Amino acid sequence: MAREPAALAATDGRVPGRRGRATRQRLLDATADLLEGTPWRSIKVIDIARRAGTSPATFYQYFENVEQAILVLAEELTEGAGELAALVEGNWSPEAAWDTAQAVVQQFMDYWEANRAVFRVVELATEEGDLRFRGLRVRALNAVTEALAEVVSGTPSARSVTSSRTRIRHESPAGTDPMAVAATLVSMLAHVAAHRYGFEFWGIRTHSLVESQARLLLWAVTGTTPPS
Amino acid sequence: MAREPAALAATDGRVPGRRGRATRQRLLDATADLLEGTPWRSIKVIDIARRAGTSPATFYQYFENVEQAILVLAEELTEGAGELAALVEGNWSPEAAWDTAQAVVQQFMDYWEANRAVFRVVELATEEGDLRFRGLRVRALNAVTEALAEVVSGTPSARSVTSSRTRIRHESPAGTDPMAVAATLVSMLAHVAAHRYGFEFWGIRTHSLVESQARLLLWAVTGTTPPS
Amino acid sequence: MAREPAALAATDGRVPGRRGRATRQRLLDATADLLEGTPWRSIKVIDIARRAGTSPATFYQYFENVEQAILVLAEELTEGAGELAALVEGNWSPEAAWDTAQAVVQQFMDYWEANRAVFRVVELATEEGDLRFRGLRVRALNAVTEALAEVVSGTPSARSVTSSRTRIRHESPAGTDPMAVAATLVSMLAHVAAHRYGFEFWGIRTHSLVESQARLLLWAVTGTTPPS
Amino acid sequence: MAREPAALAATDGRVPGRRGRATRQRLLDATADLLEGTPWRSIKVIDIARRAGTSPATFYQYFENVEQAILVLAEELTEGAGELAALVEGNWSPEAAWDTAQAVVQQFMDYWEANRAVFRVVELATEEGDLRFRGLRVRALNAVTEALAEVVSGTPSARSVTSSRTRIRHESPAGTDPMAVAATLVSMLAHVAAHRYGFEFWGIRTHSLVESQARLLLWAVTGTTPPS
DNA sequence: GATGAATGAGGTTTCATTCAT
DNA sequence: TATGAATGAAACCTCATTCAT
Repeated sequence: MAREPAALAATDGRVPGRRGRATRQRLLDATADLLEGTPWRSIKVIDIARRAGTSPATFYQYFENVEQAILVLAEELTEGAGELAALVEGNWSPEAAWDTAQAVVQQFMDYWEANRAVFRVVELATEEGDLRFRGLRVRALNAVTEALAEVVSGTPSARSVTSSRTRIRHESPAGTDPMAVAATLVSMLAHVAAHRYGFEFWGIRTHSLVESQARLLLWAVTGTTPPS
Repeated sequence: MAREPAALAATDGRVPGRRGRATRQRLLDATADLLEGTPWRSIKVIDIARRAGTSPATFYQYFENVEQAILVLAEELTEGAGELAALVEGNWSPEAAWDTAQAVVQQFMDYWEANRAVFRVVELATEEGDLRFRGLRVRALNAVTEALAEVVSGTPSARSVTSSRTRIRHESPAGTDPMAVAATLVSMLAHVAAHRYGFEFWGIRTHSLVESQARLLLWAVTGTTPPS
Repeated sequence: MAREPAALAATDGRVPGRRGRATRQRLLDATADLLEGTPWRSIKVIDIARRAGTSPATFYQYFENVEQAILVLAEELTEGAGELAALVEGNWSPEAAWDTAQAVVQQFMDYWEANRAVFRVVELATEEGDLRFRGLRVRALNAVTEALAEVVSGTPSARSVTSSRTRIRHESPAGTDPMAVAATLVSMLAHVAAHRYGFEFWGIRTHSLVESQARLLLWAVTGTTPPS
Repeated sequence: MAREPAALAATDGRVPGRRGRATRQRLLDATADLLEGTPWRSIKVIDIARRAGTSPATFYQYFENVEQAILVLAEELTEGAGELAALVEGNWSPEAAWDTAQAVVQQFMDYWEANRAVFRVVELATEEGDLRFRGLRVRALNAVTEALAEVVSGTPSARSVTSSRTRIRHESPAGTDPMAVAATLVSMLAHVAAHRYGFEFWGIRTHSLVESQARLLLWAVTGTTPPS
């Protein structure tokens, strides 16, 4: 793990020192800030530089263009994903399943919320066919999807630390192909999270959204409804 | 009904004649074409004009800017939505429910597919906070969502032609708030439809996606699984 | 005087009929209106046409460009000038002189006021070296200037109907060259009239401006001050 | 006094260094040059840039638009005005008055001549209602007008260095309101100066114009005619 | 390391102007 | 006569990007 991440190298190949890294970070922060309120394609190098208190020329010492800077930000998405996957692989025993389902939904929404701006870009760029972003998206959601597929199919994940050896293979009530079921569920989670504010605007409370998603999730995994 | 739709008026306020309308349409078609393969923000007036076989100056006789042209395209989304809502309000009797569920999912995907490019813009602009697009999005998905909410709650829609008088009010296994359940389901449908190719790229077949979604939908509405 | 003024002919050489003349006039009126509030160079054919309730194409049937239309308006300046010149050539006898001087100043300001917008263009274009406008300006102010020069020098004008044969040639206290004196006085009148509102803004009342000018004029012509 | 004049700041807010200031000055010079022979509204950024040996993009680093560049040029008008005011406040004793009057007229014309192009714009823009230019105009002519008003009324100016304590308050033969008299005189001076070439074209020699104006000025201030 | 300065490049807009109807 | 429509042409203005300091 001693290798310098490639992304940290400056444009001219040199590895920046302390001061340089600080500047780089300020540029990244500025980019993230702008991302909150500006359509990605409208973010200008000048804006980033100004907000970071530097000049455009400096920006180009660390990034080739705005897209690349955003890509760096997006890399961080992957980090939060592992935690989420672990939760998915948790306890689906009859007594705990309902709590687990709810926790998964809630945490997914939190995860998304914390990275809303970046996710927005990733979603968009992916749909527009950008392969680098698609790759990122896969990596960010892959862990969760696969964990879910395993849980749905009853097959313990090779990577799963907490999985029980005795789990029995079964078919989900939600479909034959576990990956399809998992992908469908993740789609649901992602879309609801993304449009959450739209729904509130529409009069639907977050609490109800969590409930609905958790019930569907619970049913897809265990075929049960929550204990009343 | 004789009034000209405002959207048809040219930039200078005059209502175009036959020739003008034809040009306008060519510009819209060109815009739609470009939308397929180009990130919205990257579409230039020049490109549209060139593809439509006219000059930028002509474009500006009919639209104020690219966004407005796209907005006009997006208006058409609303049209297809009614048909879909009708299907949702269809036959959910035990014998027919599974077929209905599958048909709804399939048609939703087709609907999305037919308007993929426009939907992409609408989704994005909505998330970026553009109110005009958000309004459109609501209008396009509203009919389906509400129909679904009614079906889920067992309440016959006032507008529903096929609804039975004897339908009994019940609670969906997927949640207490019918609108939340419906919104969750529509989210699932929309997101899966939007990312369909991504999933295929991932090795999941469309058939499986339809099945998973239809099962979740069926269960949310009737609390049953398909007959084997 | 039966010849059609060239300016009345349409662009294509035809002499317009009743309906055409009406349109032409509407265009001229619209131009005059716009001139009030818009810098000349900023007046667009489209604006004129819209305000006249026609299309640009129609404008070009009557005028080659905006400048030419304004030129037509400016022609009318000459009309008011004769009246003013007559007043200048009026009664400068000791008893009447002060009244005459005041009347001249007052009427000059009124004349300017009635044609402020057009004068503004004429002044500007003249200074910018436009020969057609300079010609117009000369014609508009020529009558007054020459009348003044005659009065100042005591020489009766050949054209003057009211001048006395017995007027004695003398030198103005304001200078040896009568035309220079007259030009200086007209300059004063023109500039004060043009900047009248600026002066009011500055706290100087129109009444005082009239008085000062009339006194200078009186003195230049008669070498006297008003009776107290 | 160490603060940078705001006008010197570049468009992006930074204060330019040596090189930048040189470029800025070249742009101003080019603007001034063009102003000589081109109607203000017709001056294009492209032209200025070309003449200054730079690109339009560079122009926009220093000025927001052509108008603003001209405004900067016009600021310099104010500088020459002080000298003129000092002259006006000079020696109006019986022996010196005629020389003073002639000197004032002559210097006013020189002052105008040296800034003819800029004055043309200022006059026009003022008449068109542009407040920034009106403000400039006031500042440029204010010193002279006020000095003149003081001299005319016999009141020594507080600022006047050469003024005699014993000067007696009197009323000008040219009117009761000293400011009105002064404004009238300055109007005369300004207008004659502005139209000087027009007058020459008309056969009036500059020498005669100076004489007429000086006589009117002398009379308005002292009530006398020049010694023969 | 940082950044003043400069600028090529390109899309946006606006009009004047022209026809064919 | 009048005018829908179309468009060439030109200026505007904004950026990304690059150097030399």
